[in-house]
Parts: sequence; structure tokens; C-alpha cells
Amino acid sequence: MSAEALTKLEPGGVRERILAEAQSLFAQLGYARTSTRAIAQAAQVHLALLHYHFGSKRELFRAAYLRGAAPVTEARRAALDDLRRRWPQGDIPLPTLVRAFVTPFMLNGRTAEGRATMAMHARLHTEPDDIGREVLSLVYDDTTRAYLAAFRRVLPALDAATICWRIYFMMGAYQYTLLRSGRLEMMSDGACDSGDFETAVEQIVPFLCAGLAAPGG
Amino acid sequence: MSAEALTKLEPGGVRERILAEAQSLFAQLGYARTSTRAIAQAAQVHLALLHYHFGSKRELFRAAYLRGAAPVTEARRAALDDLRRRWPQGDIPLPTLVRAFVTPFMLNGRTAEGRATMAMHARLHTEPDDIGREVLSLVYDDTTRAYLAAFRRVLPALDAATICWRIYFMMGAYQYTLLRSGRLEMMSDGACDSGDFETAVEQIVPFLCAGLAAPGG
DNA sequence: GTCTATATGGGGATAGAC
DNA sequence: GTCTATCCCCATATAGAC
Repeated sequence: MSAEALTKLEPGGVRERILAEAQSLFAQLGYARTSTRAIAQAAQVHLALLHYHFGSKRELFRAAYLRGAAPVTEARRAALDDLRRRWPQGDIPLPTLVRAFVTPFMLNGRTAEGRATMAMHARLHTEPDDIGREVLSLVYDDTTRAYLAAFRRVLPALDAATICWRIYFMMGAYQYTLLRSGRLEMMSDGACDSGDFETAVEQIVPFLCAGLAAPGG
Repeated sequence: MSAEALTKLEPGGVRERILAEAQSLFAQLGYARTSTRAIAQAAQVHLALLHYHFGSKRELFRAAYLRGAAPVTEARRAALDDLRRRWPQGDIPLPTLVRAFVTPFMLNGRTAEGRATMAMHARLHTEPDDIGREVLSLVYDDTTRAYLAAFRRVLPALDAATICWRIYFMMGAYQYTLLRSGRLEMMSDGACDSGDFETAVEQIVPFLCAGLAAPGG
């Protein structure tokens, strides 16, 4: 990394302050409802600097999203690499594989910043058309394909289409959890806390393993 | 229903035209990116009439959402009533119960209007705070509670918290399907079609049944 | 690199004539 | 009930001084 780039990423640097606040606000409010003015104000920076550094709101969004998502994807990828080393034949136990896939995202929700990132991630799947898709593909496609291959080896009884559908359902289940829609609290009359991601992981792993390994297909 | 109300709901009536276009546009673009002007233009009505009939954009959204969601919820509720009649002791087979819960939403996606409604529904869970939650609660709480009770009877081995979590995951899985994020096509290299909701139902029912009935909890 | 000032467009909402 | 005209606010973005 060049000296200039390092300077730009200093914790107190303007660029970094903008990115941090942008990430937080986009996560809370989504793309459309977050104004560049609000970001500038939160970062204690003048509006024109956002455009000077990032060109446009859209580019700023890209940068802010990647800032939060890259470490999480990287953790997910590293977890798979680790499993491959431990099970060179690819016979990874299903719960171990599911846990590796899911925990980098779900446990990231334990910190406030992590929650914001995860909310942004989940909402990206729902932001109408364009804005989300390209960024999502950019960040997740490779890792997702790698896990898909691993799941194929662990679940050899399933045909190709069924595996894809089931991983698709798995994505829906854990991403919905990240959204914290409030439905869990409603159903349980407040007894369950959708923000308790440790419990969420312990609950979702057996659910997903059973679903993935279900007969048929 | 009063004569006046009936007039307002006539197919060619202004009110109904506005509602239909509002529903379609909100579904495609979400709340923030849909302008009242665009709705007025689509309905071939002057902007002021939106406010005359509905008061505000927010109220219009409520009305448009309910217009699409009410029949689907009603179908879901009716399906449960039917199952209760057929299994008076409450021992409904799990796949039958899951199918009743899921199909009214998923098969609604077969028509263009239905797809729009379902996309709006799924996105509602992600529209930041306020706007979605109240409407969701209004429409779904009762029916969800009724199904929760039915699932409790069908899965007596599970404790209360685990049941809630698993139904929560189930909601995530089928709602993600309704969003059509494009991830399924990516994973399968185009071999699977996330818009093929008949297949989606056949794939998701065994997945969910196994997950719900998993040991533990 | 940073700030002031402003361009330019769109948004929701309303008053008042018909 | 319907349409015209308009108010007022906020958005993104840029030009140009410092």
C-alpha cells in the first residue's frame, strides 16, 4: 500500500471519518434515506469534501460498504481454508461447515459497528435493483462458490439443483436474523431476543443442518 | 359496506386506480424511491388528488400495502382453519402445516401483481424502522400467533423458545425466496430459476420440515 | 485540501378557483 | 371532486475563492 493511501486511512483522517460515518448511516437508514449532508455533518466535515474525496454518493456507498464487508467475507473465507486443512479429503462434518459459513456474519452483530454492517448487508439484498447487486456480487461471489463446492462434497446424496436451493434457503434464514425484524420478539412475547446472536447461532446450526441434510432431492 | 365505499372501489374509480398504481410502484421501488408524482402520473390522475383521497404519502402506502397483503393473509388464515377442521385434535402432519403456512405467499408470486405484492412484503421487513413495522404487525400478528400455536402442538418435543427461533428462521427462508436476490441463479449458473415458485415450494417444504423437527431444544 | 456560495432538480403538501 | 399554481424544503453536485 502506498504512503499516500496509508495517510488516507489514518484513524483521524478525513477520508476515514467520512467512511466510518457513511457506513454507520447507510446501515441504519439505507441508501435512499441517507443524505450526503447527514454524513458530512456526522463526520464533522464540509459537504463538498465528500464529493472531493469520493466523487459521488454512489461511489461513497460502495466504499463504505466494502469497508465493512471485506473483513467479514475474509473471515468466512479463512474459516473455510482452515477446515480444508483439517479435513484434506473434504469430509468436513456438516455442522462444522455450516458454523463456519454462518458465524462470521452472525457473530459480527455483537458490536454496534458490526450490527450496522450486518444490517447493511442484509438490506443490500432488498435495495431495489442496481445499487446492491453489483456490490454484493463483487464481495461474495467467490466465497459463496467455494462453500457451495464444499457443501457438495459433504452432501453427496443431493443433486446439484437441490443443493443450490437449500443453500439459498440457508442464506435467507441467517440474513433474516441479521435484519432483526422484531417478529421473534412478537412471537415469543419478548422472551427471545433477536439481538442475542450467540443464541441465534446455537439455534440456527441444528436447524440448518437438518434442513440441508433432509432426504429427497 | 356503504354505497359510497363501493363507489370508491369501482375498478375504474380514481381511488382504485391510485391504489393499484401505488401498490405496483411501491413494490418495485420501495417507499423512499417512489414519489407521489410518479404514482399520480401512472394513475393518470393529478397529484393533488392523491392528497385529497389519502391525506399523505404514508397513508397511501398503508392503504396500498393492505390492498395487496390482506387477501394473502386471509388465504393463509383460511388454510389453517381448514386444517383444524380436518385434524380436530391438532395433530396436523408437519409437511401439511408448513405447506399451508408458506404457499399462500409463495404461490402468489406466480402473477405479476402477486410478485409485486410479495416483493413489497419482503422488503417491508427491511425498510428502516417505523414505516414497515406497524403495518406488518397490523396484518400478520394474529395469523402468525395462530400458526405458532399449531406448530407447538405438532412439535411437542421442542421448548417454547426453540419453536419461536425455528419459525423465525422459516420466515427468513421463504421471504428471502420472495425477494429473488439473484443469488440462486449465481450459484447454479442459471440452472435454477428463483422465480419458479412452484419448484421453490417443493424444495422448501422438506427443507423446513427437517429443520423444524431437528433434535435438540 | 478545505470552505463558501450556488446551481439545479425533485420531493411532499396545500390554497383556492372551478 | 378535480385541476392550477405554488410554497417550501431538501437533495446531489459543482465552481471558484482561499
